[in-house]
Amino acid sequence: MVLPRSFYLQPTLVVARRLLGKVLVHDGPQGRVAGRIVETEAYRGPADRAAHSRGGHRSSRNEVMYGPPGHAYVYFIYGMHHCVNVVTQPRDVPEAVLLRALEPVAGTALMRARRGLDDGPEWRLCRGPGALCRACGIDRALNGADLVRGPLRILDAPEIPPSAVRRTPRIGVAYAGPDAMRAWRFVVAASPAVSGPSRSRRE
DNA sequence: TGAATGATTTACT
DNA sequence: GTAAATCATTCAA
Repeated sequence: MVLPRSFYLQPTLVVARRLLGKVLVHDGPQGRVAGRIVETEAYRGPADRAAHSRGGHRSSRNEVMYGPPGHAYVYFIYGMHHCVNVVTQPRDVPEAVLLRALEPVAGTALMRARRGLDDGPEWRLCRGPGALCRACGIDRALNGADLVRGPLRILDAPEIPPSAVRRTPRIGVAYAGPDAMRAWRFVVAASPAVSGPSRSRRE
């Protein structure tokens, strides 16, 4: 079952937490790929100095964040990568959740072809926001796509138990200062697919 | 008009 | 550990 639009009207931190375990599906021209979400980050509107909507800034790039909930915000970064977000909150409230990692569950052959990884473990295919988009064939053509009706959807799945979830500061936003370093990143602790420093180094 | 930089990944020392 | 790849967006002038 596809997650209903009301799911995306919950507080953004709640959406980020509850997206763990859900399944992202993309039906593209080359076939279907799907993965279980194991890492997310919340980005919270004008007051969040790490968000593209900081200061209430509005542009052609982040316009989708100001639109209705349950749509995809896809942007291009570092001259070579795409990142995909889920827009939360009603129209004109620019908040979103960045999808950072998936565990592949379908279409792994297509993911390998797109990533150019003929061998190696599956959990590497969608590890990190740029890698995830590459493997799933997500680019700016999907910016603004409706996650409830379109070719890119998120399916419901059982909740991850609290004991399996970790909260950490977000990755790559130190430039935005201490306020941006609150624990707005959510990960399934046991998953090998989560990005960032290895568990052995973290613990 | 021009310069700086980023919600990254990968390879290399 | 550091660096290169590579460009849309942003900000200063």
